[in-house]
Amino acid sequence: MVQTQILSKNQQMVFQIIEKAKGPLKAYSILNDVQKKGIKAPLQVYRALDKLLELGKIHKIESKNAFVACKNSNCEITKATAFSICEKCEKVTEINNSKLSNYLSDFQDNTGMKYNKYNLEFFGFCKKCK
Amino acid sequence: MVQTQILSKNQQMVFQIIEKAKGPLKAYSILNDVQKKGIKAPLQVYRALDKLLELGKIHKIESKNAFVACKNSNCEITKATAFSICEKCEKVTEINNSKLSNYLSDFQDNTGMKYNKYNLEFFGFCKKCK
DNA sequence: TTAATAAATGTTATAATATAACAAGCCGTT
DNA sequence: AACGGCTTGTTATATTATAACATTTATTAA
Ligand SMILES: [Zn+2]
Ligand SMILES: [Zn+2]
Ligand SMILES: [Zn+2]
Ligand SMILES: [Zn+2]
Repeated sequence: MVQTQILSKNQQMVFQIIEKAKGPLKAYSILNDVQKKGIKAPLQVYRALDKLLELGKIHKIESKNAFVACKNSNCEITKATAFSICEKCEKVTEINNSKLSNYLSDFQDNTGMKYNKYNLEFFGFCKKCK
Repeated sequence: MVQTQILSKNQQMVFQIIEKAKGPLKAYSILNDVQKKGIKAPLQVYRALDKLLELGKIHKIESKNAFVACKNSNCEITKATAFSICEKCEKVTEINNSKLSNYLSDFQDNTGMKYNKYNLEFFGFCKKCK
């Protein structure tokens, strides 16, 4: 059977909110939004978030415990992510730079470890804030 | 006056525990340890952690909400950190690779943003686990 | 079609992580 | 002694995330 990979009802609700947002959203702020539409409990939000992360539709900004929609159709399955984060206005942008991603995906250190995933967060001031 | 930059009592207690640990420690596990030695409340641990982070004596592994001692005397003030994390045994190693750190410190994207800090976390399987 | 299986939902309770607010102590400087 | 800055102590609370269990809905396969 053809896998249409349609999101479930809750997954869709949560995704749409994240997608429309101007910046990263926290789980409980998402919860607050979707409570108008039927979802009652944190767990329902977290389950949707987990699934969306797994699908690579969203990413978690670890330093903020917040979630953004993937703006980068080719970073499947959330294996290689890089973000730029303004420390003043909190603006977050997903970096799409093939040189950087190639460099990091090919990175090898001397510990004999084989990497299959990375997450990079840059901090600074955006054009407006500097 | 000459700033000897000696750690305070609580800061020292917390730092010693993190330094001796084999892996990253969570705040409440640190609390559990130091409760034998007088510290009673989470806040006392978090305050020490904040200070140690600020001094660059420890780093936070954001994906784990856990703390490790800096193994890298030259990464002052926690401005540029990179870690390798084993997804099986949870071993965490601070990466000390000047090519990588130069590459990242010099990185510029097309958004006009000037970066002054980054954190990179690599995931994979260590030598023992792969 | 129907039974089996897997995925998603609903619900209540609770765990784990982190900060607010306020009072008091210590220590070097003036 | 008095001031200022930093550190500590304490209680309460906010924020983030998961456990456990029951039920429902969707997919697969006989
Ligand atoms: Zn992405
Ligand atoms: Zn900004
Ligand atoms: Zn370091
Ligand atoms: Zn390992």
